[in-house]
Amino acid sequence: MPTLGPVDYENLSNTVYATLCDALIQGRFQPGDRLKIRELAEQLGTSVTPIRDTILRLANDEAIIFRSPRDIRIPVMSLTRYREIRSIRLKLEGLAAETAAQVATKADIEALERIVRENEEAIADANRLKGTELNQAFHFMLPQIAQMPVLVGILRKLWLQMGPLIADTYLQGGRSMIDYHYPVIDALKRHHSADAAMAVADDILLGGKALLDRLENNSEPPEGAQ
Amino acid sequence: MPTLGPVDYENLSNTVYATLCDALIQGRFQPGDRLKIRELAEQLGTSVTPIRDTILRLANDEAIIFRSPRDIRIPVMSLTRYREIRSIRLKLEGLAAETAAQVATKADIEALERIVRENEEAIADANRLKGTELNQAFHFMLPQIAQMPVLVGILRKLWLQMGPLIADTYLQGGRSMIDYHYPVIDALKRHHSADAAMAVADDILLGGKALLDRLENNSEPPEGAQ
DNA sequence: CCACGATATAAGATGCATCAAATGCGCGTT
DNA sequence: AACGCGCATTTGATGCATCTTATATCGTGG
Repeated sequence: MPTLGPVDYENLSNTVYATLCDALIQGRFQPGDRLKIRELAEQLGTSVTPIRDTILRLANDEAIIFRSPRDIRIPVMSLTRYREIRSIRLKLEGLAAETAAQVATKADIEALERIVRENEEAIADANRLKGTELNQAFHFMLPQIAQMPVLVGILRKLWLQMGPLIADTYLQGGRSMIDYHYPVIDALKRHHSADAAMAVADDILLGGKALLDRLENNSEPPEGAQ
Repeated sequence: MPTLGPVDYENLSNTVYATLCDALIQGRFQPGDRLKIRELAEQLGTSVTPIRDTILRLANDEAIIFRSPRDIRIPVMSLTRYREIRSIRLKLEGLAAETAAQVATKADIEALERIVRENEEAIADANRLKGTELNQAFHFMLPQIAQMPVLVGILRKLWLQMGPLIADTYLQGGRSMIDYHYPVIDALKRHHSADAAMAVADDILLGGKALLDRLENNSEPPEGAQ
């Protein structure tokens, strides 16, 4: 990813950060889980320092919280917080889609189509992990096509916060996660900004309905913990 | 302030982070300046650890960059990057204004008016520091009124990136920085979401024109500025 | 039997020593 | 005199020891 470019040096801290981000997005942590620096250090085979660096960065991203000075946890997403994030995503991913529609090249479209195709396969195989990754890849492709690196950074922060929730709910979403991606691609092909923004809005609102349902029914997650 | 609540513990790292954020926003650092951990540690009277924590967090916010593994600098804002940030702010602060217009109480309006009044005084006194702080306070009051803490976090990240630029340009903006705040307050009084969003857009576009001018004219700032 | 408190343990904060690498300066050579 | 190579210094990375404090548990008293 040349867009991330200068941020990523190959030091341990950044590696650990990337690892924990992946773990978060893959749903390896459940909301409410407690994190212990020394424990993670042992698991990842490093000293506590890179872990501490990462924890601090993730806390800055609000992907984890310090419930008390010694109690580091994966936050539980509240309904109001999810709705706020959804409002923000509607604006931001809408902007990305609008801009992308204006500048998308043949190659960009093909990249999107490839992602969706692979996503279909992942769903057919009931591969939750690959499905969530490809869904995310699709959403991040738009600001990348739009050449908006700042936007990518902001969305990364939002997705980190939603990570545990999404990974936990994805399977229940079924095909609704991907059906709304096709109109997005179609709008981009036609270079129609308004349609692109609307299609993304549909995806966020309708495709994300399973997330909202889950939060509204506000229940205890089944222990599929991994 | 229950809105900031859980983030802020009174440990050294967070104090240093707050201090450096302030310094950034107050324009105490110039774009291109190099930061040295040990140097900052000596200036702030701490060990290197809390400084390192802070540097890492600020790098995560993209408020500072690692040009090379040992070369930590305040980034120079490019014209395209500023335009991207402006697009994002239009959407996000627009959203904040829309929402705030729907829920603003008498007390909220009064708080906004107080900020603007103080800002007038600061301008009259040619107090750049107080002026930039109050301008920022006004902009952050909207998402706070709207009760959107996630949005506050995102905007904080954006303002951190703009900090050195704004502080550097504020005086040239003159009254244009504040003139557009009055229509915002007016729209909030009338609980008119669309007008509020439009007023904020005017403020960002017109009030921020000085920033854009500066970037357009200074396409090639000699970094050996001495 | 319950409640309060003290103590022990655990876990993050802080400081610091060491390591590795990048940069800059100086010397030597052409 | 200019360019290039090498060494010294600077500086962030990493690991670790210690310190502080929060929490939990156990014991004692009411």
